[in-house]
This record gives sequence, C-alpha cells and structure tokens, in this order.
Amino acid sequence: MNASRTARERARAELVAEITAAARRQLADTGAAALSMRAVSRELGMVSSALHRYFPTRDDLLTALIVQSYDALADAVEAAVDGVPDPVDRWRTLARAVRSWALANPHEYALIYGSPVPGYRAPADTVPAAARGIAPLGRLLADAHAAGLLTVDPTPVPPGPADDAARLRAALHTPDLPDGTLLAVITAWTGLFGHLSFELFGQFENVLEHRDTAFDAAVERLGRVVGLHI
Amino acid sequence: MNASRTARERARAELVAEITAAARRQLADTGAAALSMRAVSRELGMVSSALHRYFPTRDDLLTALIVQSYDALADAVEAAVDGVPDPVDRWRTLARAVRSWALANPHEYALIYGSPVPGYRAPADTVPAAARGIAPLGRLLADAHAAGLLTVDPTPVPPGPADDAARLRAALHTPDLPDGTLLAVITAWTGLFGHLSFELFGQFENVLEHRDTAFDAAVERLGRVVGLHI
DNA sequence: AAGGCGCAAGAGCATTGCTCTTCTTTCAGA
DNA sequence: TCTGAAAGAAGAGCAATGCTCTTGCGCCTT
Repeated sequence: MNASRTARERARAELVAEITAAARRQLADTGAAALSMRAVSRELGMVSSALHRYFPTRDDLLTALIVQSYDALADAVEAAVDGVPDPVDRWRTLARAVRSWALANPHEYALIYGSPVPGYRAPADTVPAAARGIAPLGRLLADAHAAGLLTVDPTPVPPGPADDAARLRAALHTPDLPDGTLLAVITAWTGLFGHLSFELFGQFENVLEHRDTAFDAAVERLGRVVGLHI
Repeated sequence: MNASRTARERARAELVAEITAAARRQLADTGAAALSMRAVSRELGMVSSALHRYFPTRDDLLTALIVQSYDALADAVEAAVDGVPDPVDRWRTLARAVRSWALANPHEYALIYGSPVPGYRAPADTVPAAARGIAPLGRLLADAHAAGLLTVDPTPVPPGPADDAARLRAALHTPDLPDGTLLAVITAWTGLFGHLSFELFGQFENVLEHRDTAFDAAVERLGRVVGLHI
C-alpha cells in the first residue's frame, strides 16, 4: 500500500514543497508579518482558496517556515563546526556561524528568535527542531570537559534548578557536566542571541559601529562564563 | 503667542493623549501587530479617517507607543533603583525591575525589544527614549567604581572599538571607566535582555521551569562579567 | 468681518484571511 | 471494470484592514 505513494500523494508533497519555497522567498523579501497567503498563491498561479487545502491557516504555513528556519540554522552551524577539533575554537566558530546565518537571513532569524507573531502560539512541531540547534554546543562542551579545557562549577544547586539542569543535561547529551555548568550554559546561549538580537533589531544603531569585533569580544566573555579556558 | 495654547491646540493635545491611551490598552490586550487604527477610532467613538489627522500612519502611532514604552520601562527601573545604596544590590534590583516590567507588560516589551514590526524603521524619536533606559546602569557602575567594588579591565582596546567605548562612555555618563569595562557592559546588558527575550518569547518552554532563580543566577553571572564584586 | 485652516464624517479602493458552494479528477473496493 | 467516495480546483463572497478623497462645518487669526 505504501510501496509507492499514489500519484495524488506525490503531487501533494511536491505542491507543499513548492508552497513553502515560495513562502520562504516572500519571507526573505518582506518578513513574516507581510507574508500573505494570497501572494503565495499568486506566485504559484493557483487560486487562494486552493492554498488553504494544504495549509489550512496562515499560522500553519508559518509553523512550517519556522521549522525550516530552525533546520537551516542548525545545518549552517553543523557545517561550520564540523572538523574543528579544538573545543575553544569550536565555540568561536559556532558563534560566528550563528551570526553569519542571522545576518544573511534576518527575517528567518526574527521569525524564530524575535517576538512571536500576533496571536501565534508555537505548536509542538517546532520543539524538536529548536532542540537540534543546541546539539553542537553540547558536543563542544563534552569535548572540552574531556580535554580538561573546562572549569566546572562544583557548587551544588537547590533541587528546583537541579531539575532544570537535569533537563538540560538530557537535551545537550552531556551526562558528565555538573549542574552549575549546565545552568551557566543558559547565560552564554541567551547572551549570544541577546547580542545578535540587539544587532539585528537595530538596538546598536548610533552606538556600536564595530559590530564584528564587538561580537567576537562578546563570544570570548560568554565562553568564559561557561568555564571555557579562553 | 505661545502664552496659553489656543483651545484648538489643547483639544488636539488631549485627543492625542486619548488616542495613545486607547492604543496602549489595545496593545496590552492583543499585541502590536493586531493594533488597528479602526479599532482605536471605534473605541474613541470617532470615525477612522479622523484618526489619520493625528497619526497619519499606523507606524506613526506605533512610534508613539514605542517611545511611551521606553519611558514606562525607564520609569519603573528608576523607581525601583532609587534609594538602593549598594551598587551590587542595585544591579540586582535594576535587573529584577526590568524583568518585572517585562512580565507585566509583555506586549510592550516585545514592541521595543522584539523583532521590529514589518517594514517598520525606527525613527530618530525613539533613540533618546531608548538611551534613557541605560542611565541607571551608568550611575550604578560609576558608584561601584568609586566605591572600589568594580574590577576594571585595564587592557587597551584597538582604536575602532575604542570609538564605540567612547560613545558608550558618553551615553552612560561614566567618564572614569576604561574601555574594556565599557565594552563588557554591552555583554551584560544584551545578556540581560537575551535571557528575558528567551523567557518571554517561549524559548524556555519545556526546558527551564524555575524561571525566577534562573534569572537571578543569570544576573549574578552577568554582573561578574562587567567586574562587579558579586 | 471674513477668509483660511483645522477638523469630522463618510464613501470608496485595494488588500487581506478564510468560508462555502460547485464542479472535476482521482482512487479504491466490489 | 464499474462506481461511489474522497481529494482537489475554482470562484464568489464576507468581514476586516490601512489609507485617500471629497464635502461640509466651525473656530481663529488677521
């Protein structure tokens, strides 16, 4: 029955791909909030009501784009980080890769790390896609820990935060890292994206002009926050 | 001529105030992207075209709301920080005040620190309002420096970033702080808002459950990044 | 006193997301 | 192979939106 998908099903899959492709183009052009079902359908030469059969709602289309954006960022980061043996260099490479992708795809970045679009509630589909993005950081920290390049924070944390740390340990696949280090990772990670959001959303305008060096310096400081020997 | 504004002018000022008040209400309810000129005009019992005389464009209304939001946040922070003598405590108080305001006014927070709304370009009006927000941080650092509670970073920075540091020194009114410390302030500041954005925009969902303690811990780490003796 | 300007009202246009109805095509079971 | 059900396409239509234009009224300055 599912040996070869029926013609209808293949046509549907192709159409879905064409729709998201057109939508991505429009997203890159004009941003998420200006994304219009009708414009997408126009670009595809179909009538607008037909689009609703594939994505019943505008939010459904956006969800697909969010997942794709998470994936694209994760791909870019993994490609950049691959083959960088030194964990400290890898941290720098990872951070620069995130920034490069964000600068090249500002609207996609805004879609996943900016304010959620009006009334939009992230459905469960986006969670695993988002989780993929932190995986390289987990490997990096595990490697650094194994190589003795990571000062761990051995102070015990209260039971509440320890639960959070346990969840992080699972998400990062870093069974050997202590709670304190795992919680510090949050600050490095949110700090990285905080810096990027300020840069991309115009908060540095008329203040910070040397963006590249400012970012690199931030990466050094944040690396030290987790205990990397920088 | 400008002794007492003419009746028409006073009426106009009042109407502008009423409009922004109604718009703020709507913003708090449904968020910036759902803010509708027509809905605002409806709430005020006027016809929609009349609104365009006061705010020619939706973006003009949004700009007014952005400025008011910056001011509201600055007010909240200044009120909280006032009368806290110890600089280190003041840093904690400041950070918690920002968070409290953000949690109480998520849509306003998203308006100023989230992704800019579609096609919206921040006009010059918003810059001074944004600058007001950092002033308490400047005073805090100056006090800490004077009290010997701040480890400054004396390493010289290259001329490019030094320009940025000079601009920051002026914005923060901290003539005595060295370049390295000023640049580190960026990381603490963006880190603070990065953490808040993750929390408010749902990035911590299913990962971090103990938000209060996680935030406090982040504040400690970020305070150390600037050199506060925490 | 009078002409000009600020202002309100309403109609109108182009656009949006989404629904419903109608008609055609495809598929799967008898 | 035939047939009935499901999937799909097309179009009209609805309620909204931002914004523009025209018309007419009333205040305010000269």
